Amino acid sequence: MPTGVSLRDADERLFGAAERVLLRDGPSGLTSRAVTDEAGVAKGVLHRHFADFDDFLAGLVHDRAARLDVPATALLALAGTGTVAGNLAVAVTEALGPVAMAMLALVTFRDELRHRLRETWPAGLPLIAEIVGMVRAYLLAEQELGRVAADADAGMLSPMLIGSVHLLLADRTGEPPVPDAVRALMEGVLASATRR
Amino acid sequence: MPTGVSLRDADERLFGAAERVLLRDGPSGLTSRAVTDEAGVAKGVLHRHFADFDDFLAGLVHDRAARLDVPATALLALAGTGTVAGNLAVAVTEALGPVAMAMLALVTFRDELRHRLRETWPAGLPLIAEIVGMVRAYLLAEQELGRVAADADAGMLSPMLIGSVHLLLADRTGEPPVPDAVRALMEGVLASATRR
Amino acid sequence: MPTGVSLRDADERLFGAAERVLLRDGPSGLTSRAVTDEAGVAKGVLHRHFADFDDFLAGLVHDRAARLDVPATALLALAGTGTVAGNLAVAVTEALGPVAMAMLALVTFRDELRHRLRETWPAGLPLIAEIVGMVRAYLLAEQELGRVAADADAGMLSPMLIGSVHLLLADRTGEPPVPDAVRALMEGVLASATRR
Amino acid sequence: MPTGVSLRDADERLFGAAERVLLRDGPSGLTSRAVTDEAGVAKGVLHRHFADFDDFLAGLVHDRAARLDVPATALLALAGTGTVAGNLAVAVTEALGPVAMAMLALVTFRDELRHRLRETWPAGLPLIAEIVGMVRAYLLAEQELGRVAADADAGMLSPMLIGSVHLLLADRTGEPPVPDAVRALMEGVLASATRR
DNA sequence: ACGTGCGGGACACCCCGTTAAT
DNA sequence: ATTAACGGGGTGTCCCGCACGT
Repeated sequence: MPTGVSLRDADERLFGAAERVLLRDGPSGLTSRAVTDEAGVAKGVLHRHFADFDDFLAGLVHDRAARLDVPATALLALAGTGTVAGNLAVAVTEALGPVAMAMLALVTFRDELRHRLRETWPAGLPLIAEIVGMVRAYLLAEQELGRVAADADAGMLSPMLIGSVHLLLADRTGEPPVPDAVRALMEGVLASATRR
Repeated sequence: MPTGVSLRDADERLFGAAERVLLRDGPSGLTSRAVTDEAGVAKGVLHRHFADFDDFLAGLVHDRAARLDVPATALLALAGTGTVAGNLAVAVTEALGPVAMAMLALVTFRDELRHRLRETWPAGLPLIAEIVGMVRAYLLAEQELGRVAADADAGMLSPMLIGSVHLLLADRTGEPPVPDAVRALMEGVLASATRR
Repeated sequence: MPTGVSLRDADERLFGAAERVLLRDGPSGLTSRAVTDEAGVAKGVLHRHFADFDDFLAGLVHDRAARLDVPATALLALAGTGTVAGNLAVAVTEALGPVAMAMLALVTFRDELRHRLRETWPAGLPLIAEIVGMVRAYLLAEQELGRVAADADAGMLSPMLIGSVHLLLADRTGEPPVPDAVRALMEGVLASATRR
Repeated sequence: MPTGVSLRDADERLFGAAERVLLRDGPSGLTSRAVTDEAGVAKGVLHRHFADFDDFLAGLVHDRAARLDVPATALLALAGTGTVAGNLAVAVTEALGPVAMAMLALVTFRDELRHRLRETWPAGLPLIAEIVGMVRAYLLAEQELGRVAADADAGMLSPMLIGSVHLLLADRTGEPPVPDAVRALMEGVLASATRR
């Protein structure tokens, strides 16, 4: 059965498997065995590509964070179209999907993982920092377009916005998420910011 | 040596021990063994007073949440004194202390615990809901006193405020918390809400 | 299923199980799991009573060696009865049974075990030293009775005798041992020693 | 690529590497990986030349045994020179060097290996049989020269002698071997055999 | 009712012998 | 011939829950 072929995309496969496990079993179900089993890969593969399990998790978070630039640029491209609240609601809901939420739970639960990420992370909570940045960039763009009040403080609005949505999503019970609630929240935040 | 003497305050002792463990070892260190060891109590004691470990954790969260009414009334009593942002900063920083943050990490990590709390909790995230309510009540009181803009939406401001602080505190690395940052955040939120 | 009762004879049960495993699967089959499974005992029991597996093995060898005093005194009691070669053949064959041989293989194979035993063992190979001592004591007793040549050097004959038998038994292939071969060897050795 | 590297050369390299590993790490350190790493060749090379690892080990023992004919003829050539005990001490000490002892530990520990060698080996323990034969031939030669008692039983003395030395060497703790002890043992055995 | 130790399972990490693809 | 994966196993550790004996 051994396939001597190098799994060039071993990282990708393992990351993908880990996300599926997170979706299916939640953060507490994400064990090294669950990952390799889900990936259909030998146990040793994970330890060949990563120093230990926490190292793998750190890589997973990094990978996920890096991939956030795609929705970030997509959101930026939407500046001027649709509605600000709507654009934000869709983008943030997607960025803070179940997988990302599970990863955040993982990071806040596993001290060792958090400390390891601390060493290589610029600042802020791993995934949250990226999403906050994404929102800030978008808000600034809309501000230039005049769709957000000129005196709104994007640097303050962004974490508030993400913090609110994060709490909203953390309250999920497995039921389908409610983008409408997110949109309403966005509108409320923006209303207070765009109020004359 | 078995004493046979009933630990009438077993719950209290276990809860206190659990909080000390959370402070010392973080959420991932909170195991049933750690709790009983810290409490200086036999392992079986926990199992005699609670159906299982998740049941104990649920009780712990409930206990902690119930005790939040003390700072809630204290905060309410401060209405009209000091500054709104200052009062909020102190109260929220204390309410979202390391122990509460660790409990939140626990709840978001342990699916079983979250589902169990779901059944007995009115609504929202266990501890967060109480804190949000506390803030809302205070904001309404200040609104009546005219120290918060009459058109501010306390129902929307409160979760935003707590969401922001939660993210800020979740980013901690063990260093002493920064109440100043919380106060600044409060001021920012309130400023946007009190703007004409 | 858990029986909270302390296994007072945990050591004995584990040692007995280890010997059965050695008989059935040979030295290479003696793993910690095999021992606990064979003993019908939880895995943790072994590690509760011994620091690690090598520590358990050292205890096993010690226990086995300590029990050799029974056949030693029994052999000594036979002095003057039967034939010298016959008495020796029976005693040595029994002392160097399959279990003892497997333990010797274990000791010579596992460097860590050998070094650990080295620290607590008076001198010589763990089990061999005891058996050699047993033979020497018996030969001296027979010498006093005049059934062994007065000028025979028991201190030299004993290791020679055990060395020969050890090699003979090490050559086993699983077939029933041949006490006759041992007896013949004994007679040869004694003949050379009792020759005038 | 036609490298011209002969198959037998690979065997030699692997065998040499295995012996170095045995010297350095003992019998328990002799794994297929350790061999190929030490030889500086790929893992697959071993399995290209041998059916499996036990097959390689069998080949190793065979190779080592076959090379024993050199010291055997050398010892035989010493008949009549020096002292009998001295000649034997040197030859046996060398033949039962650390590598040979480690191989014997390997054979007695690995049941599968022992059974495999059983099928292709004339009789007796793989290396021991050769060494015993070497001693016997030498003793017979000395007997013809009159330096060993005519009524000495070389067929019985040889295994006794090797058995004794084997035990003596098995007791090693890594310290430099003691040829003097071997020589004393030889003298003792021969004395008992040449006694009138 | 408490103190203690076991049951049983899981986990991380590691190593081994082996084989398929490059 | 080289490489890396593979499946299996082993060890030590933990954890939760439980049933004894005190």
